[in-house]
Order: sequence, then structure tokens, then C-alpha cells
Amino acid sequence: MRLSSMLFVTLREEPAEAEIVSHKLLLRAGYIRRIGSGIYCYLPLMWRVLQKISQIVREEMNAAGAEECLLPQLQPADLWQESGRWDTYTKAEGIMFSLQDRQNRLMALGPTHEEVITTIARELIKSYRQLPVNLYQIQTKFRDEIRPRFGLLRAREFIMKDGYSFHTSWECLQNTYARMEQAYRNIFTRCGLSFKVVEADSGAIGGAASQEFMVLANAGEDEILYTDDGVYAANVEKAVSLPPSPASSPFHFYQKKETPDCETIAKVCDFLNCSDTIVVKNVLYQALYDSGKMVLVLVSIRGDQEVNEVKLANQLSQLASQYDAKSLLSLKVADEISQSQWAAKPLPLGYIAPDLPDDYIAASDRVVGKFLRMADQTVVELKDFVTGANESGYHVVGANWGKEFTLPPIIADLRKARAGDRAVHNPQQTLKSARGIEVGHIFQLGTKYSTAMEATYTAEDGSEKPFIMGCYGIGVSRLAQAAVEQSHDSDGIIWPVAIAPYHVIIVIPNVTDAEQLKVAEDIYNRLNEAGIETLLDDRDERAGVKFKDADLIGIPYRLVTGRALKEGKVELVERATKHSQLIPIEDVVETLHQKINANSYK
RNA sequence: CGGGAUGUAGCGCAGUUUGGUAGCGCGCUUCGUUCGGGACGAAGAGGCCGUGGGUUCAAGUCCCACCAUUCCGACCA
Repeated sequence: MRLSSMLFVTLREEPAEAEIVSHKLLLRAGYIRRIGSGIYCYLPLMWRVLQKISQIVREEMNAAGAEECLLPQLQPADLWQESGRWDTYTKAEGIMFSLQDRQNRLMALGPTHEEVITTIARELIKSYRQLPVNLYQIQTKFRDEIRPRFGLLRAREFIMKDGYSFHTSWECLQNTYARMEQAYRNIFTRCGLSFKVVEADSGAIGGAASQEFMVLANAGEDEILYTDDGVYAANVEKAVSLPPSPASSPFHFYQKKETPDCETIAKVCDFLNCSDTIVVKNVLYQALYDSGKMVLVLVSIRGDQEVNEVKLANQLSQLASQYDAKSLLSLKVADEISQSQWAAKPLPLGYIAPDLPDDYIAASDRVVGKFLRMADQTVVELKDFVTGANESGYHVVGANWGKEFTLPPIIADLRKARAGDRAVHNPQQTLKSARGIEVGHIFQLGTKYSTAMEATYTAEDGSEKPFIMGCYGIGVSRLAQAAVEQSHDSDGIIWPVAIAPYHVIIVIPNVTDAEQLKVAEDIYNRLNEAGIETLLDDRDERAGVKFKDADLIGIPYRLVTGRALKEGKVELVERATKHSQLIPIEDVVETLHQKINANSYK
């Protein structure tokens, strides 16, 4: 392609709208353009990058036995009502764009496609003989993100590869899951990314495995905890660890103490001169279920630890049926404002004990009249601990489970693991923290959707069974920006060869020089014939402008038809290293062929 | 959803305090010189100053409402 005939616009100054370097570079280099919050145009260069990535994804998915298809973006609400996700997605999370058609039918723009694919499977797959099946698509998704940011990293309209598999057994699912994991590793490796595979939260579905593929970058929104031995890596939402051992308590008998202005753990420890590891902290949450019931949850956890709300939400989801519900809609800390919805009398905030009496709740049809009491494992072993006295201004010390307090009925891991904690698999290892951009996620779904939507097949023994499902996603547009975040310098983008929009850019320093022009045109034609994707900068610009632009847009190899022409040579510059060499004109095609092949991972 | 900030030419910004006919740099057009790392000179084009209302002889500037964009947060007792 000739630059002179392309829509090619680069910006000299950093756009004010962008915060992180990859976003700034994509805007400056003319790859993307914002059209609304979280809504981007993929300009021609960007589209080529996205096509390259899509093609790699396609090749690896096909090689792993998946079939490509294309599902609708516009989806009828009743599919989502069937799966039970309409309310969660339009109200609770509010992440789904919904609309009404002219007949007032409710519709949604697809944020994901489990409902559609499950419907297809239900209609088309009747027998175990047809299984397993693995389908995928590459397509635009819509999500009304709470806060779109960082350009394509969190956009409201974005391109995703999503795949879904259907099986008769967990063994078969695990088999496909493992093949998908390998396909994903191949994809990200071929895209030239440095990534980590981490254990991820499997959500409220329970039991099922789930892994995320993280591109390591400080701008990433996810925190990863890992060990240096390479054995363990997990998203902080999911991570487990061994907490530090508690200190021994200085309080050997039970006593109520006046502790004025000690409504935080730090203050009470300071006041009592004790370690926060011997305090039982009691955090009050209010959980709302889709049955309309509100449940007050009192979580007891060691004073130095924090509640992992993802783990807590998973526990609460499993209890949904106790409250006539299918799912948990929202979970938040009960603060002074939200108490007004349910409190019978003012709570002793900051001084709550594990046995906070139920009569603080004004029970009603909507509000469950008993606290749901849970404890993190960290408090179970505590002896002679400190906790609130259910009275403002007072704590108790030297308390013990089984004496002054009853251990809550539900004991679970509700604690947030942190960097510095010891690893579960080997206490010699400590967890380290890194940030990552989630570019892929694979998931053993099980029968959640097939059961909810009554998607069944006839098994070998003649019985009807729900499909066992897996799902597999890659953020294609996010991946493209993640690659830039990981690979750039002060001059601009450095695309990995495999996903660069073009392999080579030929810069003609002076287009009025007939020889330069002729040699450049000649090389351009020969490269194209050889299948090497080439840009020809034949614009009537000064050399400096062309060099700056070439660096900015990040084409891996630059040929300059300049001074060395006298010796029958052109200059070849590698974008990543700035390494420059002179090569004979007749060797150009061969040399580039070798370099480009050496850089591809096929 | 809460809080903050910002909306002025394609991009980056000044002008708003103290109301008085719209500015700068880059980019764009034309001409000349220059020509291997974002050249120089000259001449131009380009703006319902986010939208709507109000105050005033007069509003980019003051007041009210709305919209949009963006940042922080949505978190612990």
C-alpha cells in the first residue's frame, strides 16, 4: 500500500483523552479514533492488526478441532430470562445494553453468547452420537461497562473470540479444555506476547476450573499473585495463601474494656497495645438476592486480614436457594446510609461482635430477620482474642470460641491473599504480586446453562441429560492494545512481526530523486510479489517526517532508498533494536523473507 | 451511582478572576527556499467558544439547567 493514497493521519501531540501509553500511541499513530465513551473506530491499520490476530486465533482454534460460526448480536430477552440472567445482566450488574423493538419486544445487544449457543445446541444436538461439539466465533460484543477506560482495554464495544463446547462427560470436557489451553498458549505465543496463565475465579458456578491468560503490564487492571518456583499463579480474586501466624494474646482473662474512639482496627490495637492478628473483626454486608430478599451477613475475620468479596459472593451464591433465589444480585458493605433500609436501631459500628443480636434487624417480607454469620478460617484458631462489645466505646478482650462466643456455623476461606503471604503448596515460597491485562479466559462451565435452559440430549442409555459445557474467550481488540502496552519505546509502537499491520515500510527520503523513486517502486513490487506485506512511503514529505512516522506506527522493518543507492545498496533498519545494515538491492527480498520467517512462530 | 476536573479551529492549549467584535503553537492550503530524524519565510483558509434558558446596552466570560468527556472512588467496622 502506498502511503500517499492511504488515509494516514498521525498526531504530533499526545491526545488529552488517553491515560496509558498504549492508548496514546494507538491514537497518535492513527490506529483508532474514539467516537463516544468506550466506543472506537478501528482505522485501516488497526483493522489489519485485528485481522492478523483473528487469523492466528482461527488457525489455532481450527487446528484444535473447533468450528467457526457467527451468532447474532441482537438477542431476544426471553433467552436471557430462561437462563435467569436477564435481571442480573440488565439490573444488578447492568452490563447488558437492552432495548425494545417496534413491537415493544425486549431485546439485548449480546455481551456474551451462552444463551444463544445453548439454544442452538438444544435445537440441533439430539444425541450423544453428535457430541462433543466445539463452536467459536469472532465478533463484536457490547458491554455497558461501569467505567470504560484505557481505550480498547475496557471498551463498551469490542471484538472477542468466544467459543463454547458441549460434552457428555466431565472427562470429555476436560480433554477439550486442555486442548483449548494449549491452543491459547500457542495463540499468545504466536502473537509475540509475554503472558502468564493464572487460576481464576470460577464464579458462582462452583467446582469448575477456570484459567485466565494475563499479559504482564503495569497498566493491567488485574492483580496476579504468583510464586517464583512457577508452581502457583492466580488472580487475586481467587488466590489462596497461608496467613502469617497470629501473635500470642496478652489478655488471659475475659474482660470488657472501655475503648473510646476506637472504631477502626488500627485505633483499637493502638489503644490496647496489641497485635491486629488477635482481633476478630466483624464486617457487616448486605446481600440482595433475585428473590427480592435482603440478607445481612456478618463476616468474622482476623483483624490484619481483608475480606475477599469475590469469595464471599461465591459462598452467598451457593446459599441462594435458602432464600428462594437463583442468584445473588448485589453485595456491599452495610454503611450508615444503607442501614436505614433494615436496621431496627442504630448499630454499634466499629464495635460489632460476632454475636451481634438479631434484634438489630427490622425483619420484613424483604429483609431476613437473622444475621447470616460466617467466619474466615483465620479466626477459628484464635485464643484470648479481642473483639467488639456490641456497644459503642467498648471492646472485649481475652475472649474465646466456645466460651464467650459461639463459632459461626459457616467457616470458609473468605480472606484476600496478599503478596508476602506464604504459598499453600510450599510454605517456603512467598507470593509475589504483578499486574496483568486479561486477554483470555477458559472455563469449565458444567451444566449451569444447559440445565437452566433445558438443553438436553439423549444419552446412550436412552435417558435425557443436560450438556456439559465449556467456554473459551479471547479479547481480540484488547489483545492488540495489550501488545502495544508490552512493546513500545519512546518513539512509538514496536509491533511483534506476527501481528504488525505490515511487515516492511519503504521510506523514500526524497521523492523528487528519480532514482530513489524507481528503486523503491521496484523493491515494493518485488516484495509484494513475494508475499511480504509492504508499505511504500511515497509522500512528498521530508525524510525526518517519514522516519518519525515509520517509528511511530511500529512497522518491524524499514527500508531506506537513500544515500547507499550509489553502491547498489539500501538501508535496512529493525524497528525493535534500531539496528541498521546496508544490503544489496538484489538481496532485499531474500533477506526480509528470512527475517520475517525467523520471527514467526508457526 | 458518589466526588473532582474539563468542554474555545483537525490536535494541544490560552483567554473567563475584572463582560466590550476570537487568540497562540502544531496541522491544513498556496508560493518560494530547503531536502537523511517532526525545516524556514511569506500569504491564506478554518470557530452557532458543548446545548438550552436567564441577567445585561453588550456574554466565550456572570447565573440556572442539561448534555458530553475524563480522572478518582464505589472498600472493611
